[in-house]
Amino acid sequence: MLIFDPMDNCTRIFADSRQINICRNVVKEHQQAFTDLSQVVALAGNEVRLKILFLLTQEKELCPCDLSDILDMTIPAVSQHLRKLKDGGVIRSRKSGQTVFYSVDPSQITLLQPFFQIIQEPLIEVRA
Amino acid sequence: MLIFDPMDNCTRIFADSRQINICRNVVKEHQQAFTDLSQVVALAGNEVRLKILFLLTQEKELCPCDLSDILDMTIPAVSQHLRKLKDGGVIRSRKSGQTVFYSVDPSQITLLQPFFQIIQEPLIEVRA
DNA sequence: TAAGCATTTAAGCAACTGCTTAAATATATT
DNA sequence: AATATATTTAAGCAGTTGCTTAAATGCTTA
Repeated sequence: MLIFDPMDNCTRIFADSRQINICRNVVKEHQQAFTDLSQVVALAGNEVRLKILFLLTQEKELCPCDLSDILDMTIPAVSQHLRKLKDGGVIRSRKSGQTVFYSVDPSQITLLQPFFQIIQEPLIEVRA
Repeated sequence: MLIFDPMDNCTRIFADSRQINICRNVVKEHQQAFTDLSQVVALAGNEVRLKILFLLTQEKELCPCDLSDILDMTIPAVSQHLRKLKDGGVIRSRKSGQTVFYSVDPSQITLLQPFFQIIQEPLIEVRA
């Protein structure tokens, strides 16, 4: 009787077990970078948050209320996105009176720039 | 009696309603680009898929079985990620016998490159 | 054509996401 | 102090995600 074992590797011809091992090591070596980066990229992968990051880049800083107006969303909804971005280290905040101004954390601009170049261009094909 | 209306805009001093309107228009103008881009970025925002994209970039092409070995995951789990990436137009596939080779769609390399530069660098701070 | 291998598909599910509404907090104004 | 304003927090929830396991598909070779 054959028991299902999904971790059984296939016995393909092309497999280069030495190269496979090199890859395993590279992935292991950069494990933390993959975790950190995917977390930031996942934050930017939400349409609302991508817009927020774009707007903060363009306008230097904005408050939750501005963003609520621009994006036509409730303030709590915006605020929760801002919190995630802040927790992820993608944006900063500055308080002035009862207004809180958010801006992109300078250390993240390099990562985000390529996205906004794509946005700004006259719609080059994003999907092949 | 005051009814809760979260869409009520605040009456802040700093608000520049002209500038707010410009922003609204920019967002509306690029709406499709935001939708398309966020979809692709969301795909890359999953740690497993980010690794897959990285590996495909490095190795030119890999089959689900290779990736299963490298990432130490079941083949169905890998296959489901590959399908999402394929559906999103981020990767391509080529069939050779019973083996399917996946590779990054050339049109997406520009977008992905900045990620992998970060991965490859000796861990510059991803989060501030 | 039967058996084996690589891959895909599908059902089931626990965990996560992002919204809504309501209430709380913090600052400003009267 | 009382009221108003800007923001945050929290509970509740519908929808989505990503895994597991099992079964199906598709190609290859005996």
